[in-house]
Amino acid sequence: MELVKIYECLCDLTRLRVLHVLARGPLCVCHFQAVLAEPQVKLSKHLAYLRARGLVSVTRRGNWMVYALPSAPPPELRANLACLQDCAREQPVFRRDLARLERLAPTLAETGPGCCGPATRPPRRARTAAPGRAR
Amino acid sequence: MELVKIYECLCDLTRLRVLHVLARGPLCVCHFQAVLAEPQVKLSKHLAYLRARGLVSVTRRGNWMVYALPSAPPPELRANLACLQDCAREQPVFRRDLARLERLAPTLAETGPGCCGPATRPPRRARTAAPGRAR
DNA sequence: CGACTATATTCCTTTTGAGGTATATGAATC
DNA sequence: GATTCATATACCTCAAAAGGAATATAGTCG
Repeated sequence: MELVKIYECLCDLTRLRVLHVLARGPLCVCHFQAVLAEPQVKLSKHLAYLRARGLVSVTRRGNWMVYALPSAPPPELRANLACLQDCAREQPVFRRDLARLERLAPTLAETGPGCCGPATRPPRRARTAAPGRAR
Repeated sequence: MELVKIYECLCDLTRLRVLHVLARGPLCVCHFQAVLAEPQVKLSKHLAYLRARGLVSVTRRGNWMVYALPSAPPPELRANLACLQDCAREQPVFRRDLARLERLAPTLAETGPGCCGPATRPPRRARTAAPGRAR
């Protein structure tokens, strides 16, 4: 893996945060939304970016896409991810993410990384008029 | 120092090579030209970039600008520079740079990092004697 | 002072990426 | 088969940055 490609992935804060929490275990996009408090599009795009460069892997699980760090990362990646963990330890942004991840932990343990438990799902009110219909 | 800023500096190969050789000791721009085999403008601009972000420091020495790693880098920077050294060990580009640096070593030892010894200088026809003395 | 040297800066073009809005896709469920 | 949910993609705009050519600047030497 090219060293520069790795650093290109690391030079965006959102991606750093993604990789940082992924070290704790696989996550799906809706969990990323909860943990990082960022909009879905933004996360999807950054995850696609990381995926295209081989920094994360994906597996579909029903409706959910579960992202994870590669099972056997090349040494340069391993080294840099370790370094990131080390550097992030002190910084508030990353600590906040971890805190929100912890708060999610029970749900995660219960349902696995591939889905959002019913608790996290919106109320689902009876509906008729749906705005933003496609085509 | 902001983590992302560091990675932004690392995500260009030329800058990586600059930082990598700087770990061996301070260098002036003309030595960078010799070691990295890149045009002056390119190096000057990347050095300015690194300087603006505090990854390198400069001191003028006569006509020469001597660049060096900061004397007391913050922990995040220290960690990442170490990581870079580690990762670069295997890669041909970086090894080549080091080889050219070694070849420059005698000159460096003789004249200090602040000037290009007579050996590296163009022939300088007919002129009066011994040019390029730094102070 | 004037020539020269080492390095910096400006201007230009091209590429890349970030973020947002709107829309598409694929699986599940009724 | 139509809805709904989770996620992805397309399109757009804006900013940054890379590389090259030309030129500027700041020292030094004679």
